[in-house]
Amino acid sequence: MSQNKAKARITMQELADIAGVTRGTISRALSDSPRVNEKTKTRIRELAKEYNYHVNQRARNFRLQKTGVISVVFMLNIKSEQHMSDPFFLEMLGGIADCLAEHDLDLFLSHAPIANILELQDSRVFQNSDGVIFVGQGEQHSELNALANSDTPMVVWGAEMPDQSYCRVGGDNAAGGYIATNHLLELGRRHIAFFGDVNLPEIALRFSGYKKALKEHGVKFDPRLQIEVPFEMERARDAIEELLGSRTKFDAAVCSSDVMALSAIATINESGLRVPADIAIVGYDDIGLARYSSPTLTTVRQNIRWAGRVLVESLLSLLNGQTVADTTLSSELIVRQSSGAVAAKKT
Amino acid sequence: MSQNKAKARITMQELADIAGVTRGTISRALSDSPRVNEKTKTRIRELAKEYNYHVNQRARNFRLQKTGVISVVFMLNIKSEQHMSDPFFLEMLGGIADCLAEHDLDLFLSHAPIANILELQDSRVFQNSDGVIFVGQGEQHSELNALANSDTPMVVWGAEMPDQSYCRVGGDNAAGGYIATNHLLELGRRHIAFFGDVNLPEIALRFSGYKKALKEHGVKFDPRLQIEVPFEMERARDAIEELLGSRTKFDAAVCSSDVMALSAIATINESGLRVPADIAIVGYDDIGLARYSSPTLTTVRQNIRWAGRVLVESLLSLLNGQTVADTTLSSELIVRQSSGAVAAKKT
DNA sequence: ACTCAATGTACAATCGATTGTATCTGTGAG
DNA sequence: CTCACAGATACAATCGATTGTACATTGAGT
Repeated sequence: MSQNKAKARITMQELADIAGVTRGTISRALSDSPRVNEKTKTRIRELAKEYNYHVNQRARNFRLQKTGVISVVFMLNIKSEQHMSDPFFLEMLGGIADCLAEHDLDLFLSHAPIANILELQDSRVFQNSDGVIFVGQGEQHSELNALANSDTPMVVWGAEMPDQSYCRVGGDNAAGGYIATNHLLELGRRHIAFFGDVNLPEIALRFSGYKKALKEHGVKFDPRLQIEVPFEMERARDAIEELLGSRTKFDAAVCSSDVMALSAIATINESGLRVPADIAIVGYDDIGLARYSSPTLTTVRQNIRWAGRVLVESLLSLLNGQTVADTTLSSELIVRQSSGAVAAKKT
Repeated sequence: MSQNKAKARITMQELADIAGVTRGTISRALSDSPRVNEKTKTRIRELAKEYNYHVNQRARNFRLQKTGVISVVFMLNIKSEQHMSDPFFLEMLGGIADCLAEHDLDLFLSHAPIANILELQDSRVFQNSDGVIFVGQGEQHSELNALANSDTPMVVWGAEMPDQSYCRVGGDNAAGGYIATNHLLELGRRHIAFFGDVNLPEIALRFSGYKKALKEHGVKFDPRLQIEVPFEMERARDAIEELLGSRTKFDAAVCSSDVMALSAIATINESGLRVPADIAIVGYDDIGLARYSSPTLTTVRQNIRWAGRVLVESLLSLLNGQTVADTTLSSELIVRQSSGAVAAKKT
């Protein structure tokens, strides 16, 4: 490995002195401006390599008033105990990161003060990036609306809201809730629970789809079967155990996430009941694990990775000053073992 | 919501003009310097709020030559098809993010050009942050060594290497491989496969522990049982299916990750064999899902979240100019159903 | 009243790059 | 030989904050 002449970082001025030109020429040479002679460019590029010169990004960002960074904020719901390590978020993050990489943008992941996202305005989330992607709305729809009026472009993954002034990308939650429930009804289940926090906009829409399906099948909605199950596995388990221990009987459940569904399956198994024989389960999202769990998970697919791409592309359009319409991605039911529709292979 | 006087962002100079003082005083007042009168401070803070003034972070970072940001690079192994969405990475990320948040630092997640991490020197990973955390070494140990000599502090999660010049934090891989194998041997298994890519430093150490355990029990190592299983679920499945279809029989497997183990269980189940009756499985990491899968997963626990904290704390010490010793976290076997040691509750 | 501290503010250099404008150099035409 | 012109490079303002140093104000002590 060849030793670099200068180990310490040198400045553009120093390189200019070495090359016998001015900073301006160095800057233009390195950014391949047509105003610099081709020979000069090559010479400067070689000198830069030789002296181990790198453009100081901090100075550059400052000068250009931009960063090349996109912030991502996961609106983890505190009450629902949602974690960053939720596979849904992670897959979304993967889609976002991949797409950003293609556009040569970097990703800034914030430890958001979820309590009040307006505080983000002072933080690096807004100041250190060219745009912000919010994943989820939490219960801060109006705050998001307020932020949308700041000068940093943003897009939001979530549910369609009546008075929303930000650009939204999301799944078709009402349809998702409907097809999940409908599937269970068609399998003959009649006591179908709904697991999730209906205070969250997306879940509320799915819940409406759930009720619509029940109604169409002439099944009366039983409020005791709507349980505010947290997203976090351990806590979900507690909530489900409580339901299992109660006198309320059910033969199926529509869950708000696949993780919740997996937790439900484990809890139900431990209680001595069987999935799907005694209780059929439908998840939501179709995370990677859904098809590898035992039993495999029937679920409402959201193409999460693609959603990440759509979020990024929408944001980039906004950055270019274009107006961007909302996007609703279609929902699709993936039928696997946990809902009892497919015979288990082993038996 | 009160309307702010100025919607557009104002500069410190402008606020200074409004307040009738100079930039310097504003700067000191907002950073709570003792050199500014308490009354002046309050007055300035109120004016700042009134006129919606926020310190320009870009300018600040530029001036202070620092960022308040830590970069995290996941050394996803391409050959092994490891993804960012691997729960191991995600839990690690969670630990890191939490700990950084406590220190009021932000997190920069890079789409690393894994091909050659030396290129990172030019990128925002090194230039836009005060320090870098590498998770994993891939096969670029020597490049990491080279990077360690740059002026940006860094720490690495991974295996202990002979000539390593960077600060390392990692699990006790040799011990982990040993206890996993030992456990299976004590359960009477004799044809124990090892799933993983031994070109990766950490896996190589576990493999050595595996062989040590075999030796101690007088079991001869069968090279056909060491399979280079990728980390990615789908690909892992292919590799395991191939083994199952071959003439090589085995009654247990030590896996390089829990995801790999879950994939193995699913694949084995589908082939008509049973876990753990026919083939016992031990995972690695103890990710959250390990205890919720069916069957629950016996695994070698690495306290991943804590590891994230240790990485951060080590890096912060380096940032303070201290010298930091390597850390090796202990490994512990968590015995659950998949290895056959615990009777399944349902039977 | 006068000096001396102590306290509070103003001044101005500085960080490292980008970019519009001015200047220089060299060539070909008249 | 001069002039026009184009191409290449130099000059210098600029982005927005931080901070060492110099100056001004105030009050206490004598």
